[in-house]
Amino acid sequence: MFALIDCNNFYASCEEVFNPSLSKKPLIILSNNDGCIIARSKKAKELGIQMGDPAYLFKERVDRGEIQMLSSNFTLYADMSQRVMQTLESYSPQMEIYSIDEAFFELEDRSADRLCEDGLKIRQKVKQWTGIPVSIGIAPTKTLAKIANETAKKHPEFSGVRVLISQFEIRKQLEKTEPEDIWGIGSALAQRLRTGRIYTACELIDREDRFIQHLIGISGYRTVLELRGISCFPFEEESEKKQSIVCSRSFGRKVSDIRDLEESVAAFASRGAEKLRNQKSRASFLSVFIATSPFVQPYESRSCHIELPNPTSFTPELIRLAKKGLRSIYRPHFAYKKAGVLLGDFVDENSEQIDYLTPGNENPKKTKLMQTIDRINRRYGKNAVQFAAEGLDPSWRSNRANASPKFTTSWNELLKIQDLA
DNA sequence: TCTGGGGTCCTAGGACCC
DNA sequence: TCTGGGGTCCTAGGACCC
Repeated sequence: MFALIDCNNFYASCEEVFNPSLSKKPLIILSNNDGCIIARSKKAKELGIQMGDPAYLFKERVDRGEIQMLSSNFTLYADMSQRVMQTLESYSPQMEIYSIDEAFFELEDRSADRLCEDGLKIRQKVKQWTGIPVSIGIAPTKTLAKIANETAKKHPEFSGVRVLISQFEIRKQLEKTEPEDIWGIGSALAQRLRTGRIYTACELIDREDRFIQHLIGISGYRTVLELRGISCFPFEEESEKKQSIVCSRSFGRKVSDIRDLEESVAAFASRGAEKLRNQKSRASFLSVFIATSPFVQPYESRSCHIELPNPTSFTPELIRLAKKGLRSIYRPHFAYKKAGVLLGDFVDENSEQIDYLTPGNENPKKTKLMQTIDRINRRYGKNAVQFAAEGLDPSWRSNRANASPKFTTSWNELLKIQDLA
């Protein structure tokens, strides 16, 4: 049995924990650069506001006070996520953290009533300890647990916990489930299914194996097996290391000057190197990309790929290569809107294969330097120490006009119960 | 004027091998 | 006129997820 615990309207809920008055009106949370909507409270969803809608469409209604709008505050969301996960861990350390707001449990096969009872207890505890409402779906496979969870969220009569075990109930539910609402079926595959005259999950599981595989590939076929109750996506407890790391941002304004772009890719390389060291990896390649706005013609987007003779996580080296790569793809007179750095092909810090012909990078002094910088920044906050190449107060930085305080991670931004001033 | 960021897996086609 | 069969590895692009 799998249980999927999923936070309701997670980012919006995080904001409401610290500012309950936000729950009175629809609330939307914006992406980086205040570009588009990435989270909505229940009331905002009821207005029909879609994930990914551009923010400017709602500016008037925000000005009129009908809708509340916040920039994203990922520092807060990440911390709240940790609290939720820790609470869940107190039930069972065997847990798969699937995303910032979701986790799977593996459960023993017990009666539906007992499973439901346990679910309600977990839900109650998370709410009490963190203030975050969650929904729980329990079923024989992950894909079915996802569907159970969705229905728990949608229909209040389940009180936030739905157990989907009996063949009869599963089938009844699948008759009401559209292909797009199945985990792993997106708009493209759903369209393909429609060409095969499949309009519900139930019609999908009743089709021939060969036909399904031909239509939507091996991944789609696995999803169908899961819907039939055959588990194909195993429980994955240990969080594995990332295989690639991307750091990229849209700029707050259009950028044409190569010096600004250099600062930005230096900053992204630096952030990437930090993440790399965090998971004790070194990168064997780095790519850099820059792009103009995809909504304005002509669209210009270029990237380059640089192999590293010796895998490294040493920031100055990665900055140097990022800037070198940038210069090879930069073309003047374009209004760039976005840049990024991708690191990949990782090797473990401790099992490095050294190039016979090139002198190694990782002398102990460099390693020590990076460790020290990381320690200072962990203790005194992001960018307490940084590289000059990243620019001090850069003008290309993303917009973030309406962010809530870092209530839980910064002494200067603690929640004020009453303003004594 | 204004439209995010960070990932994973699969597949088809090209290059190559015997 | 007639030009094999079977395989691996790599990569770019597509599709998906949150």
